[in-house]
Amino acid sequence: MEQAQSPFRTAQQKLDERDAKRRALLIAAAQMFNLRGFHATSLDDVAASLGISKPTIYHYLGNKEQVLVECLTIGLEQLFAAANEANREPGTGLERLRKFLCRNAEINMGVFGRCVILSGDENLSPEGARKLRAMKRRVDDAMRALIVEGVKDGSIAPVDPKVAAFALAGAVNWSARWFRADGALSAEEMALQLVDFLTVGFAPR
Amino acid sequence: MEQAQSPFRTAQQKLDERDAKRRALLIAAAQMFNLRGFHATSLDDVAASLGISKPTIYHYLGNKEQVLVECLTIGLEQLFAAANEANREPGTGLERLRKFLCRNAEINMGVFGRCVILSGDENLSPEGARKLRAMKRRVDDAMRALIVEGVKDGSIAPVDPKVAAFALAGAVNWSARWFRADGALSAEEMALQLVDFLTVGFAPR
DNA sequence: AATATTATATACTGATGAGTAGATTGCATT
DNA sequence: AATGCAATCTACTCATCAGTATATAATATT
Repeated sequence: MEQAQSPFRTAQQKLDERDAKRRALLIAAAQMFNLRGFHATSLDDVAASLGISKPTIYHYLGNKEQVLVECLTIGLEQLFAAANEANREPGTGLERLRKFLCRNAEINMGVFGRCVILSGDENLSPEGARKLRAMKRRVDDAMRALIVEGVKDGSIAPVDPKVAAFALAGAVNWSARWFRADGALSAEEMALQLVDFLTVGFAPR
Repeated sequence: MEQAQSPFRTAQQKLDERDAKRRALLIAAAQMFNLRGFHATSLDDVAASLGISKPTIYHYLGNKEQVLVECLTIGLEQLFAAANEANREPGTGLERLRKFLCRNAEINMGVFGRCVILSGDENLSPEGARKLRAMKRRVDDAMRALIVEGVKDGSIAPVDPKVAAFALAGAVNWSARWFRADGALSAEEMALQLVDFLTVGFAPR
């Protein structure tokens, strides 16, 4: 193990490093936003939690709103990915909807997912809010589409897709509020239990 | 209709008037908190929306946190009332749970109910947050108790009360985010649809 | 070697907004 | 009539915090 690693980084390494720093910043910010709320979190505090100073944040990100927008975008992209995954999967509408709901719930228990749920658009500028709403809309549309599909192929009961989507979204989104990573069940286990319950409801069969 | 009403108010009338003003203040504040978030709402703005000045708010309420606390307390008391009502009602656990969920959803579409849902405890001082959590806990306990009862009397399927309560609470709470009073359905109609869906789930029977 | 770029810091500016001091008016009580 | 209290205002103070100006050191480029 002589000469384990050169101390001189290549250009690629430096890009990667920059990206890692950016990402660490976003994670720290999202965690604090989730804990205290956007307006109650100062960038000074975020910087301090990483042992750096505020201007360094501005070196990596444009302004406070952009910090939030990036966090939300990451979370929403995870949700898009979940929707695509569910759509590529074989199986009935029911099976794919369940898959999507599960992933959705899991994501909402993570840092960026929680940020998407906990931060309404009231923290954004009009343009930011518009873009955010459009992205959320896409996720909602994906959910409704899966429901419609399932109703068509008979694997899902004939429900109103709009009402069903609101109810299901609420159930999986709410986990952003109560789920604790240090609890008895992991995020995946919890998500599955939630979806199992939602699938059959609480009336006995 | 000579001498329709004396312009001199009685002591009682004055107390009532004071209370009405206090209440109008809380409604205006809650609406603004719901729209923009607690930290993004200044008391100057709340006052302006009523055509008064900020010190007048301080004449009726102690400070900004107390304004929020009062709004939350009103919302939570509505929820307690709903729980008591459901408990006094005759019928199976299923029927009473459904009743409670319905009222709960309706409340969450109103001003103070929305305030309870939209404002996490991150806006409160440690003591305020503790009291608020205790009250929320009582509502949650009431829901779980109803579920347990229903499972016992066989009117509800053998579900995990904790998971079920989280899922159901999420579904009815989420309406605070999406429900628009100017939509096609009224709050009561919407609530019933939501609860009907949750009762049977989306898997076909 | 000289110059540019990147990453970081300290120390400021300017706005916003919670909360207060003190004045004013009008009604109520003695 | 005199005094006190309720309701309201204008005009402040003080703290916080987003965002910036500017300095410095290290690394990269020519």
